[in-house]
Amino acid sequence: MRLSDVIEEFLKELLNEEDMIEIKRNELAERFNCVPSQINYVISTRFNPNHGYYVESKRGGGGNIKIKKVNITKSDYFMHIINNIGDKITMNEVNIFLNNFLMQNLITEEQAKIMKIVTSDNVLNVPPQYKDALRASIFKNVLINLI
Amino acid sequence: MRLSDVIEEFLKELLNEEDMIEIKRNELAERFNCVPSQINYVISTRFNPNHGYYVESKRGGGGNIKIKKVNITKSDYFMHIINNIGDKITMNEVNIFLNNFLMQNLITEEQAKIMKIVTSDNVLNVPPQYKDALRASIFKNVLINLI
DNA sequence: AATTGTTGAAAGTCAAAGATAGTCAAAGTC
DNA sequence: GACTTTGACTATCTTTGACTTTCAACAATT
Repeated sequence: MRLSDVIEEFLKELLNEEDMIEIKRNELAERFNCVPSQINYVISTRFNPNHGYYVESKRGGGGNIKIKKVNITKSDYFMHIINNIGDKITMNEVNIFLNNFLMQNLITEEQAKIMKIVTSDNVLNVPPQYKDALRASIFKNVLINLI
Repeated sequence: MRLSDVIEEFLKELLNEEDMIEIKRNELAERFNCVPSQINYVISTRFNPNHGYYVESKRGGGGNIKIKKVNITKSDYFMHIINNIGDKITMNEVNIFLNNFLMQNLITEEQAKIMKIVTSDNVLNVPPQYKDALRASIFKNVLINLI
């Protein structure tokens, strides 16, 4: 399993207990034996506002990173996401979304499964230059209908 | 015996033990002393939905290929349909299938709804010449996973 | 007391390097 | 002729590290 996934899981576990957590980037990096900037990578790919999290941080002495779970209604949330997904989206991004939706109980396992299939590179057998736009179209359209 | 057949057999052996296996393309290639892309060849010729398998993969650090076996005994009907859908299928044909499935209570309304969306012409924003093949791929892959 | 450096302790950025997998067409084999 | 094998090239995701920015605390200056 990838380190980024491990760190993501660790943070989500913490977020299961509390709506807001506070971490020290360097401590976390040390715990997982990685460079500090990897924490930034994890946060930016898995905990941005599109994924239902609000992040704020402070540098300097006593600095830290706070991650807050945002709870808005499902339809607002999906609308927000639909509006913020551009014309294209990668498979990885979709999967991160789906995992977050599942975590937050916004969709069922069954729905996630189907969505994963119909947005996967293997299934979308069109020339590569069309894939990300096609995926965005499919993903958004399904989301709209889940509202 | 052809190398591809050997690799196929090897994978099927693994799939006898478990319904889902996870492989590293490069490791496998090394084990069989072939170029990595041969693994792709084997997978695409022997482990597609027509053969009762669903495949997904991820690139990058820690990437892998997952192959899932579908339990055919439970699903002769879908398998039969998958095998009889050619490389292409129109939106109309899909809808007829879906209605039939619903009638026979083989899928839920929810599933039908998503499938209808992800196979509709509007959503599949690729040049027309790709549509029917794309739709066939999506439809088959979802079906195999509904089994 | 208020203001202005100074310093060290965080966190942020970004691009390069690394690690996988995918594609496609040419060459080979039966 | 159909199927298989090979390899060069591409695409995608992760990890790493050098460099930058910001902040808090403290010291020095007025």
